[in-house]
Amino acid sequence: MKLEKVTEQRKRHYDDACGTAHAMDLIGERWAALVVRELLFGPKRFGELRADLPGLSANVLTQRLEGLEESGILQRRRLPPPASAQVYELTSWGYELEPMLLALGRWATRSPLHDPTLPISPTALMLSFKSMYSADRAGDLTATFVIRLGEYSFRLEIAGGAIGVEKAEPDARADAYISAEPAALGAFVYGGAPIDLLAVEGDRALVARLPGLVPLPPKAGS
Amino acid sequence: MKLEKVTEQRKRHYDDACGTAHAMDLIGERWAALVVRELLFGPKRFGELRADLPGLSANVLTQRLEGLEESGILQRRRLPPPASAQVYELTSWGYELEPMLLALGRWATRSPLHDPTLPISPTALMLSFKSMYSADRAGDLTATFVIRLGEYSFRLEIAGGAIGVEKAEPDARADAYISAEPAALGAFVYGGAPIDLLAVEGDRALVARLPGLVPLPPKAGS
DNA sequence: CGGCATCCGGGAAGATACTG
DNA sequence: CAGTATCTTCCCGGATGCCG
Repeated sequence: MKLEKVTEQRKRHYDDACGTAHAMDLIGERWAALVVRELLFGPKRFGELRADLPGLSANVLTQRLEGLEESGILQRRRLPPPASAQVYELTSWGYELEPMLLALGRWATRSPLHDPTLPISPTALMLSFKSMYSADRAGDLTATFVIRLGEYSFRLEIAGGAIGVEKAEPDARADAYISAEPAALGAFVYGGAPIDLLAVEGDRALVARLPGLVPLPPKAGS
Repeated sequence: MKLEKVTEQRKRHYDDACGTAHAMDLIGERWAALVVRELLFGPKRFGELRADLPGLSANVLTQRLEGLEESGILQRRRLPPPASAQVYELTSWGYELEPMLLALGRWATRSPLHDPTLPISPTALMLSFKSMYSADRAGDLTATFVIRLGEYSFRLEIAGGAIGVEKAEPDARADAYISAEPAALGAFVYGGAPIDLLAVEGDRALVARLPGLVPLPPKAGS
């Protein structure tokens, strides 16, 4: 413990009352927004975050978690004794970032420089379904998928024109089940790859409709 | 000119197909989002950007403008010969960032750490009106303001429940005129400062209603 | 293993001065 | 006015090691 630097000039910040500037103070540091993204489906442990964000080193992750906690965007929480582990969880205010991060993601996807062949995390892929979902394309479809991506499983539900995605048990009830690597599922949904490369159970025709439900937005013209 | 480093590994980037990650590649660098913010009401010259973003040094501004141009978010444009000056202007895709930057600003304003007493640029203040505007509060009010903030003048129009803000001539027609420093107008609208500190012409009662039209959102509770 | 501290190299940011 | 050149400072990213 060191008490030096009582002055502690709160890092580098924009000296600006503008809300947008403050937003960049809060989540504009490198990796900060992606840490928030990874927590949007629920709490995670340090090691999970590290595994889901390759390229982010442990010391920087520590710094970001400290900063985001001080900002009130997330909390560290200790799980009940049986599995006494520490997890990081967004606060309700932190969860409110979801629509903005999704909108930014949808906007950035239209960049000519965007490369969809790069690796993608399970969380990011499931969030992309929420941001690309087209209610028009879905019509009055009602369907439930369970999607298993590595260690994580999600339940994707389409009903009443709306889409919902949440963490789920791998064996939760659903009309169709997909097991795949994130990259493979991304290639199928967004890249036109054949369905044969996925492990599908249940209603295969429903899975075949999935790419049509989440069309990529058109690229930005000059 | 130096041609070394043909490899040119496109700066630092997140190696991630996620749209949100790409968005942070595009506008997550320091000052980038604020440069975009300053251009949301129209093109500006290098010196104007520099004046409106105190703390941003010339060399960094040059780098950001280069990066944002390569990304297709803005263009440099040369004005017709009479006033042969170069300006920077958002592309239509760049302008689409407005609702996201406003939403982030509104969200960040609810941070316990947000300090509204810091300096604010004319553009940022006028944008804040768009993001804080409450149609409920406005009811069926119809009103037009001309707001003069230093070198810039804006026209703020409320009609049919909607708000519109745009650059305007200082003597454009309006129901009421306000001339002030950005900080003074901010203190009146958001800080409860008395109207006497503003230079007002025209319908003074209309100006008195302004703070009620743009209520600050409640702070985030834990 | 999870979390955090420390050291180091490279590179971006910030301040200042300079040039067309 | 519109940038460029240079120098310093600090952040980022990787490696290592300590401690619970």
